[in-house]
Amino acid sequence: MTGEAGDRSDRSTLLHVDMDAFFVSVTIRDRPELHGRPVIVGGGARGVVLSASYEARRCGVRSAMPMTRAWRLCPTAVVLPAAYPEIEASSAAVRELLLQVTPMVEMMSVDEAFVDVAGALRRFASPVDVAEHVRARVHDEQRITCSVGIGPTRSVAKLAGRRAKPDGVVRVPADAVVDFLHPLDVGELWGVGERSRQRLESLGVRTVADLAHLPLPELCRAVGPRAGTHLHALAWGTDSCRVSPHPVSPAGAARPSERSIGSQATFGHDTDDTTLVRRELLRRSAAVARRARAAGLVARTVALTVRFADFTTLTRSRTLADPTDVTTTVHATACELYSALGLRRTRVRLVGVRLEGLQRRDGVHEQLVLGAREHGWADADRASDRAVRRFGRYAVRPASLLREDRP
DNA sequence: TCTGGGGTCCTAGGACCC
DNA sequence: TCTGGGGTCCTAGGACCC
Repeated sequence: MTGEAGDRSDRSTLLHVDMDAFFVSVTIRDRPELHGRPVIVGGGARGVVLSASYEARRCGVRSAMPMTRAWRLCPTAVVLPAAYPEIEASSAAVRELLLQVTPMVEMMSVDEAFVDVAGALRRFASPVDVAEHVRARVHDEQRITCSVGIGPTRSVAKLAGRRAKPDGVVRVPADAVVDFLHPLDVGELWGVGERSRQRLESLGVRTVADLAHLPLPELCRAVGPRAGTHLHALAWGTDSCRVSPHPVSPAGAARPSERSIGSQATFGHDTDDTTLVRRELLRRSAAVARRARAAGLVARTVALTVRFADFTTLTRSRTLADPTDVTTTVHATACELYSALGLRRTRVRLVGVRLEGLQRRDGVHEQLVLGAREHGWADADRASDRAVRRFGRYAVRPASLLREDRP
């Protein structure tokens, strides 16, 4: 499965580079006393596990697990908050390092990337050679480890990478793809979550081989034409092999995708206090509107998310006559959507605001962007943005948030 | 003290237009 | 004039990923 060097005719040139327990590794790399101990990054009384060291995983701790459960499974674990500045710096450095190998780098998140090295094989003996080069540099320069999966398609590379963890390399040559994929549980496929796994199991599909041999029409009837076609391709390892390098902004950061901007927060305690809810909606509205302005975007649609004490969640959205990036407009819309729910004494766990239908601000006429009454508020927003840039994010806050602690 | 916060994409129904 | 079909927009919900 791994490592034959020098085979340049093999189309298996796609690397999936994935940092090992990234949040934990970065957060504790300067704290040697914690090395080898079970460490969990995450927390908050109502939070979940963001990342667990391999020692903590041995107790059964997993990402996205409620902290209460993680604590029960691994009472000796050290729990730390995520060191976001260091995590982001490390992620950017890894990205730079990958770009020195080839421009064909697609960051999927802070801790993983696809890299097509077909064009780099003049300088490297093989894809595995590239992988070892990258791993050595990440280890030497970032003092953390990563694993690399190599395959002819994205999904195969990703699955190979899972086999490589931690701190290893696995390459699946193009002619070994079906033998590699077919014994796997369908739930291991990228895009098959718990619900789809259950649904497929009800069709008698448990392994990828079962899925591959299910007649396509039957599969499409069960999961829809789109998902069916996609799953069929995954099962035969014929999904996309294209890497889309993100355009790079002058600051060097990958430009984030620009489809929506959201902010949500869980209350420390479920609440039925409307004043508290509206105040939180203001905080979320201010956050998303500020991000939109910073990105030069305006939104046509404002969406509200409300999660209740029983964890049921609903969304409501409204498309505005004119796109906006004005905090008060976003907040007013969110509050109207909230009021329209007609809640009385219903305990709320979380609220969130999301901007959708984003467009570039400079592509929209000013009078379409701003109604006459919005101008004053827009000016206030711009003044507030300037103050925040100069004095930090707590420099300017709406009066109703002044004495408030975060939820 | 069960269950975060950032997203993307898909589906499905109804409105509305041609 | 009793009824089609395609396309787009809006809304709500859900699955999934990191």
